[in-house]
Amino acid sequence: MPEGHTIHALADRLESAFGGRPVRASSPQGRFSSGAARIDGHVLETATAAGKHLFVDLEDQVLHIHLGLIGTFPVRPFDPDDPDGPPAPTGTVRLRLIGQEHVADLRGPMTCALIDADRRAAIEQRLGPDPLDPKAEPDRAFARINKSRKGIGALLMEQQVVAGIGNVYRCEVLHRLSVDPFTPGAEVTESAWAEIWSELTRLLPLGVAFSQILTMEDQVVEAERMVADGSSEEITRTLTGERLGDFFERRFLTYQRAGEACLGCGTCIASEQVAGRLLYWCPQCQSRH
DNA sequence: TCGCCATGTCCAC
DNA sequence: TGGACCTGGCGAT
Repeated sequence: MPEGHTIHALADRLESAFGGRPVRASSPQGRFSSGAARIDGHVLETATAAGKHLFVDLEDQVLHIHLGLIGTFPVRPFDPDDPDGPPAPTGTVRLRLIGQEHVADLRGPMTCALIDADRRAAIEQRLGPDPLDPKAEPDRAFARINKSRKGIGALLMEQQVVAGIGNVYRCEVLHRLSVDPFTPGAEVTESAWAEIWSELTRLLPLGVAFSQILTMEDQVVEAERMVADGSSEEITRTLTGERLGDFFERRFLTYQRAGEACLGCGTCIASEQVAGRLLYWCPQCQSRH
C-alpha cells in the first residue's frame, strides 16, 4: 500500500481521529510494549508525514513509523457506547491506539520507535523534496538528478532525490509523460524535470484524497472534478483505512501489466528489475528515439 | 497447506 | 548487488 500519499492520508486520519486528546496505547503483539507504555495516556498532538515517514507527536515524545513494503495502520471508528469497547485486535498488531471513538492497529511496520528531535531532524534532512509538501523545493531534486548517470526510473525511487515516490508512481508518471525510464539523470533537461514534478504534484494529492493511486487520465479528471466541487470530502472522511482504494476501479497504465498491450500504442509492456523493484514501461511510447 | 509476491529499506559482501 | 526483514493475501498444490 504505502507510497507517500498513503502516509500523508494516514497522518490526516490519525490527527482527526485522535488529535488533542489522550490515547490509550498498547502492543498486543508485545514487540513494542515498552514504547507503548511510554506513550499510553499521553495527548496525541499532531501527526505529520515526510515522504514515507510518519511522525506522531505525543506531548514531548515523537513516535516514528515507517510502514515499509507491507505495513498497514487502519484507523477505524467504533461505537463509544458499546460496553465491550473496540473490537479485539486480530492478527499481529505491533501498536494499538484507542481514542474516544477510534481504534488504530499498526501491523508489519519496518520501523516503530520513539525518537528524539535530533533523530527526527536527521531523518527529515536526508529526504529530497516531497511533492505533497507545499514548501518543497524541486530544484534540490534536479540538482541531484542532473549530475547522475543513473536512469530517471531508478532516481525517482531514491528518497534522497524525491521523497514519497514508490514503484507505482515512478512507472506510471514516466509513462504518462512518455519518458524513457533509462534516460540518464544527466540527460534529463530542466524542463523535462519540471514536467515530472508538476505531474507528481498533480497526482499525489489525488492519491491522498482517495487513498488510492490514480494515474489513468479518465479517473484523474473525474477525481479532480470531485475535489473541485467538494464531493470528494465525504469520501476522504469515510475511507477508514480498512476499505481503501475501493472508490475507483484499480487500473494502471503499465504497473503490473507486463506482456499486456500498451493503451497508447498496443506494444507489449515490458518489465525488468530496476532499483530493486520491477519497473514496467512501454518500449515504444517511452523510447528516446 | 505452502510458497510466493507486494505501493520499502537496510546491511553485508 | 543479493538477501533479510516486517505480515497478509492469494494462487498453486
